[in-house]
Amino acid sequence: MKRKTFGPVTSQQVAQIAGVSQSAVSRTFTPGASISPATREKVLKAARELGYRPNAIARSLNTARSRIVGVVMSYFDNQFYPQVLEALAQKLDELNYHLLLFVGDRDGNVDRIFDQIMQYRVDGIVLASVSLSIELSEECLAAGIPVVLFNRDDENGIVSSVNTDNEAAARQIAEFLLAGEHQRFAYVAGIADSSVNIARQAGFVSTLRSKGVEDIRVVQGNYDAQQTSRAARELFSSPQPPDAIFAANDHMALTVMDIARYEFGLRIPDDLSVIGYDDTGPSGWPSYALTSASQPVDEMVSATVALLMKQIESENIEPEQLVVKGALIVRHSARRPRSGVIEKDGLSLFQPQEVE
Amino acid sequence: MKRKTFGPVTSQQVAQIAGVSQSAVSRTFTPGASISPATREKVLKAARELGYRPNAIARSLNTARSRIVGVVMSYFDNQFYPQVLEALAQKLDELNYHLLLFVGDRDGNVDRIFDQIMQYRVDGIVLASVSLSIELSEECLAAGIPVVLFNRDDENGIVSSVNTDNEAAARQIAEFLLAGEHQRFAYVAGIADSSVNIARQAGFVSTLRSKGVEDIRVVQGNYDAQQTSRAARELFSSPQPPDAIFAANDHMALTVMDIARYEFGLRIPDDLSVIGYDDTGPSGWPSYALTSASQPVDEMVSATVALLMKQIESENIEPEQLVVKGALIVRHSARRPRSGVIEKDGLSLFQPQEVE
DNA sequence: CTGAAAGCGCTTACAG
DNA sequence: CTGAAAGCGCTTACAG
Repeated sequence: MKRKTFGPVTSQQVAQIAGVSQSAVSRTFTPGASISPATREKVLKAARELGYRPNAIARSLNTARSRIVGVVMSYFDNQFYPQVLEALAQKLDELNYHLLLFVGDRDGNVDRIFDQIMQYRVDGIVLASVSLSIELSEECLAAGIPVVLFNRDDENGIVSSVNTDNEAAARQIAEFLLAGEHQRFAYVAGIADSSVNIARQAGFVSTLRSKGVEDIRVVQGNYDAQQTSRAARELFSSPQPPDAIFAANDHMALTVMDIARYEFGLRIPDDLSVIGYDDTGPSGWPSYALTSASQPVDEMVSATVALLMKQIESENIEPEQLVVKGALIVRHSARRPRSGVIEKDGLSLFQPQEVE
Repeated sequence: MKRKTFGPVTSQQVAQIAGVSQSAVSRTFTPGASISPATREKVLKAARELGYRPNAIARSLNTARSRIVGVVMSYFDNQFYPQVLEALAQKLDELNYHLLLFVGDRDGNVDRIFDQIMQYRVDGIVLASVSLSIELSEECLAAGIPVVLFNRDDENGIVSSVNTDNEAAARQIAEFLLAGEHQRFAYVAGIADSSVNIARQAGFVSTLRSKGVEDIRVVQGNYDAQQTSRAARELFSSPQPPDAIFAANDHMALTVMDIARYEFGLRIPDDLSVIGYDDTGPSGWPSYALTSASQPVDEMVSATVALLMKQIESENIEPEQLVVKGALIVRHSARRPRSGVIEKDGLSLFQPQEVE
């Protein structure tokens, strides 16, 4: 078998120059390994000379730990996800883990991607805006690979998840709009069978119903700008258009606002109130000033990474469903109720049941 | 040495069940390898039973090809970059390559990240909004790892790059604003020593100067929303505020627009024209309708991937500086000149020198 | 077409 | 603390 003599420097070459064994080189680059300062110095000197870097791939093969976390993500046009990705990459990096990125098909088919992820023997998997079939969940469990669903629930309870309390937040949004004395409600739904959509829709609609509201329309935005535009036009073209809209995420809420203002000449919040979910970047821009239920990216990501690490290190995968606390951030896209809005850390929040 | 008996299935185990050699298993999963249909079937059957997936890490060690491309990216709040990332991940995936993501420090220090990337023996590197020291460039060259700077130039000419023609586009923007009969100009600069900022500033300022314009202010936005806000306030608070602003990217341009409208009550484009660079998502939203020099993400990414693949496969790293053609997309954030704006594919473009 | 075997670049028990 | 050696899970010349 021919072997090329150039290419990246190996520990063997360093050993030769340093006049020590290859094991000594390895130990020098293994934190906590038993090596004398003198040997260590010799090795480091030779390594520096040759420009040696340990081969992480070879190390992985030995340790059965790749220090790679596979991440599947979609919806990059919804700023929530890039923000999550940035935070994830940074937090993993701090722990000396690395992030192998996969873009999910919008049709939610993860099988092909999954195969790729598994081939790289990742130590953990984060699925953002993707759900996992029972078969694949069980395969991960069997293989000992922790999986965290980010912003999606696992209805089977096999893998872990990190979410905000979608249903509670949606209930609060309904109460906020009711307190603002709105009359005609609409919900712009995300993909119908996504867990967060189900929870948000249920919380919103059930709360309105329980207060005797009958005028509730549901249209499908499906987390897509085009479809949301169409849905919004449909709403605003109807004889009695809604005066209060909750969109299942900010990205759709912003689209609804633009259609309302620029195609139908509606004033926000005078003619129409709009509320979103995520509290992502553009929602805070003055052009929108969107009132929105927050999903605290840093906390959610920290929880995700902590969970992953715990499971990787313990080699014991006990699925956990984590819920991170969000808040209803009140800005100017929705008429404010007379009471219940408080100021905190420079933000306005809706906290009606706050008792002193 | 103890070896655990559980964990991922190995080719050895498949071989045993299938009643063939381990080599036969390997060949079954190596496209183009010499294997009889009968053996192949036996192997596939056993593999299916056991849930076998080839170990990409082990394969990498043999082939000296990880099929991983390292990507360093920052500025996730500027939608241009998430869009680039999504396209990159998708295009690489189509070629059965994978994307290891690193978040660049805003201070542009890539050394620590670089060490990580190299340890994973990536087959190629894409640096978005990051530049590379001569030392590291040469190390990559020596190691035979192709590097593409994305949206940054390599002043040393050691590594490749993919850009639009920043200087030409900036000249065109100056001409557009001159043709619109603006009087007082300002440039909101990105990080002063970033190659794209240098080119955009040079093209803009030199063109204005050559036409006798003296009233040109330059303020630093440094690709940062906070700093851009401050810079914008400074401009609008001055006795003779500008009536035409070119911001080095869309993200800063949008911030400038918000400050102008909501803090200073300026009407756009009546009181003020704003132009950006990137033509990224939010620029097309009706609330902004930003006139902007486009950077065609798909073409730039395709060019990047093609370049990378060529260099990986040829094992010959000849640096190339690619320039992708953009256009000045005319919307409503800047007063239009009387002539020079043409319609094409549903977009308005500025093409003054177009001769029939 | 097939199998035995060497080797990829490391880690890590083992014996000293 | 150190080195020789086995082994991680594959690929691939080699000989048949």
